[in-house]
Amino acid sequence: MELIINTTDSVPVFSQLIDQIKNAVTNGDLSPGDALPSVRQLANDLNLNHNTVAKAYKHLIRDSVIQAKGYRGTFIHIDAKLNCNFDLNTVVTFKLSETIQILRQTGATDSEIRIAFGNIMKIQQNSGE
Amino acid sequence: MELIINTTDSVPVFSQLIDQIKNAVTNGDLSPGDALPSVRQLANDLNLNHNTVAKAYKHLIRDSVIQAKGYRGTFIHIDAKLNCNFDLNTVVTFKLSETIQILRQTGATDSEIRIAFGNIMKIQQNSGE
DNA sequence: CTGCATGTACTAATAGTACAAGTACAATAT
DNA sequence: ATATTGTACTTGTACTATTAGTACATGCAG
Repeated sequence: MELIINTTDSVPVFSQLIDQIKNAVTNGDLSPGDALPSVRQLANDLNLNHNTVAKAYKHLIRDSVIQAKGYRGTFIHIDAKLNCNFDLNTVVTFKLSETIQILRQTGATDSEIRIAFGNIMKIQQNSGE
Repeated sequence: MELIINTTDSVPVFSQLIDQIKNAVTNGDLSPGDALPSVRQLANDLNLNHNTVAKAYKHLIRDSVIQAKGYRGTFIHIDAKLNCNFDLNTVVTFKLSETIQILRQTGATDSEIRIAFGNIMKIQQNSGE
């Protein structure tokens, strides 16, 4: 498995990790049960902070793409391929694009949309993260 | 026309101006052709910076609610009432809330939603702003 | 028990962004 | 000339997200 990280990209590093690991799973480069490098190992290999890797892992765990087994390490989830199938990121982008386009057509300015979005995300916060 | 600005509110001042001017148009307090105070005049009356007022005017011009006639001043647009759907803000908030709720239900984290939103707004930018 | 590796939680530094303010400018009427 | 219109450019501040540094709980190996 080859991970390529571009720290100058506007896409956050932890997101790049998520995307590439998901890709590796769908491509078959990573199979259920396979062990992943530890957060520190991978961080060391890629010259990143281990918390950045941990953040990516955390998200993948939430999506049931990988599974943390405490001191034993982290492994590809049994249903990884299934849970990777629909790329959440793509869905989110698509759905949001759709809505934003409609809002613009009704005459809303970007500023208005941004403000409304910010308020919504601030007021009704999701637990966890 | 009575404008009330609350600088401690989380809603930006220029947005409050936009909302209230649109409100005045839909209520009939301001009619097409009516002259608006100059950016400096209004800023002085409300103890604001003239650029803050200018920003609000800029948005309203973009929405064809008002019309800048250069040195002659700024006036209510002929189709102001039509272009000034006061419910716009409510619609925007409602539509966005709806979409965000769906995305959360599919398992997307706030972080993912924020990133996707930011990218969309950055990439497919509206003119002006 | 000691030492080491695992994931995780908490805090600090940095970068990016939005709002607002200060200044300066082009255009035009008086 | 002077004043007034809207506008452009730059700066300071506050807020947020990302990333990094440190410390901790758990459990294996010797």
